[in-house]
Amino acid sequence: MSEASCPARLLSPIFKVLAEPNRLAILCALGTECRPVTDIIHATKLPQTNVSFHLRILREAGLVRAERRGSFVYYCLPDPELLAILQSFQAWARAHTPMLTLVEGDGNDNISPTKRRTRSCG
Amino acid sequence: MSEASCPARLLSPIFKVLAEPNRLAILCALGTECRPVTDIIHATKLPQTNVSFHLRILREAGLVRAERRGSFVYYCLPDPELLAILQSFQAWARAHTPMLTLVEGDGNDNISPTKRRTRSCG
DNA sequence: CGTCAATATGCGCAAAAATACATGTGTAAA
DNA sequence: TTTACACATGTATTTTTGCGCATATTGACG
Repeated sequence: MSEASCPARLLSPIFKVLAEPNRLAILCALGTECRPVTDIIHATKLPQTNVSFHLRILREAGLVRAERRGSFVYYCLPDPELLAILQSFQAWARAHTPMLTLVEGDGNDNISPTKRRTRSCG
Repeated sequence: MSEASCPARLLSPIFKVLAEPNRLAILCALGTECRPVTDIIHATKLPQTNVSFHLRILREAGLVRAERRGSFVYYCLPDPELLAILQSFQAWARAHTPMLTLVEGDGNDNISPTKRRTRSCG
C-alpha cells in the first residue's frame, strides 16, 4: 500500500486544473453544450486572452475538447459525467465545510489542535 | 444560471487544497483511521515541518480533524465518504485522461485547436 | 522544575502560477 | 489581397504557494 493505490499522482494534476475559479466557471459556462469562445467570454466576463489561457490548460488536461467550425472554435466537455461528479463533490462540500460564505461558523474549524482533548475518534 | 448554480466559488478552495500531491498522500496515508503525526511522517517520508504545514491547511479546509491524545495528536478524516469520492474521481480520471505516466498517447491531447476541423460535436 | 519527545509556527527563499498587454495566426468576406 | 473578426501565444510582472530552517509550545516523565 505504498503509493500504487494512492490517487495522489493521478489526481493531483486534475485537481490543480480544477482549483482555478475561472476555470471552473468556464466549465460551468459550457455545461453540457458546445459553445464558441466568444460565448464563454461573455458568460464569464473575463478578458479574451485570459479565457484562451485557461482554455488551453483545460484542453491539455483533457477536461474540454476543441473543434473548429468555420472561423469559430467550439469548446465542449468530453463527457457530461464530469459535471455530475463536480455536483456530487459540491454536495459533499456543502455538507462538510462550514467555511463558506456563511457569516460565521462554530469556531471548530480554526482551533489549534494543541488546545483540545475531545477524544471521540478512537 | 449566473453563478448561483455554479460550484466555482464553492469547490475551488477545496480543489486547491487537494491539488497538492503531498496533501493527497497524507489523506491516503490516513485512510479511514486516525493516526498520529509521526505515523504520517513515516508513511509519507516527508519532513516533520512539511507534514505539519500541510496538516494545517487540510485542517483549516475541514478535510481532516485533529484530536490530542496524551502527547500525540491524532488526525483523521471527518467523513470516510471523502475517500470514496476521491476514488470515483480517480476512476473517471483513469478513463478520460491518457495524460498519465503512460509512455505516450495518441497525440490528440496536445494539438492546437487551430489545426483541426474534425467536426464531430455539432 | 528540568528535560525530552511530539507538534506547531514564523520567516526567508525559490518555484510556480495567474494576469495583462502586445502580437501572431487563421478564417471569412469585401 | 486587404480588411475584419475569432482565437492563440509569448513575455513581463505580480501574486501565490511550497519548502526548509530555526524556534516556540505542549505534554509526559524523572
